[in-house]
Amino acid sequence: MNATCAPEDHPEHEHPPLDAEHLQRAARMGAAMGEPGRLTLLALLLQGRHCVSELTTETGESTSLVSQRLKVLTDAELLHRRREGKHVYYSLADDHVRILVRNLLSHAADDHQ
Amino acid sequence: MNATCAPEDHPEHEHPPLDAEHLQRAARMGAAMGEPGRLTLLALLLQGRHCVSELTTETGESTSLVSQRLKVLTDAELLHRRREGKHVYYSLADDHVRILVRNLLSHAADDHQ
DNA sequence: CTATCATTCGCACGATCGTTAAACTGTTTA
DNA sequence: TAAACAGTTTAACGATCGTGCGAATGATAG
Repeated sequence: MNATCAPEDHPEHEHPPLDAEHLQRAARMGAAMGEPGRLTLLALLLQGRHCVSELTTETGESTSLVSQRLKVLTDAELLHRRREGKHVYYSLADDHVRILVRNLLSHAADDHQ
Repeated sequence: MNATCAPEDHPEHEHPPLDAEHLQRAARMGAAMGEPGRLTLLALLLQGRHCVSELTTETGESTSLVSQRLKVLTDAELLHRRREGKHVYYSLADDHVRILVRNLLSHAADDHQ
């Protein structure tokens, strides 16, 4: 009758965050990273800040599209934005994000057997 | 006239993977993590393997929905699937994924200054 | 065959992507 | 200062994709 599957697998490991708000934020970050176009921008920004026009020429995409993608990434709190004269420079928000992006890309590069 | 923005920002840092295939795979992983429902499952699996019915009762969602989400996560190579009698047990694919999920959740928990 | 656990299918709804064009912001020139 | 311009952002639209629900289908044990 009782259908519990693995009774010994129920420690109260209160890891970090199972509350809705943090989950929402984490999901937003994941979703932002979850598109090749945006991930390409993140990969480029891994090697330092870039302005929109730079990213435009490096990716071959239209300025509008690049800007839109940067907005999604910024709203997800992955990027930092700074205006400097005519240009707007974007860079990864912090080291935590750097690690996150690096891990995602490097894991995908593995053949993970 | 010439509108190059930051001429000194062009080192050939060939980090890891900017080729389309890896990018695609990384993006798929990101997208899979990019939804609260699926991220909840990943968080639960962070503390050990679970079968579908366990996850169903723990999340309060329908079996169908949980199974669908698990499929997305498995297709993204984030989960490992193992049948054991009537039950199907899911667990995080490897330590790399564990780190990835942990980082994503913990970064979202930070107030990121 | 029946009961249980899990996956898949078809459909409706909403979200997201990329294009085009218009609007906006700050810089330069006169 | 105003006008012209380069760089960036936003709005609107069609097309595509993803989500979640319920019903039908698979798989496994007794």
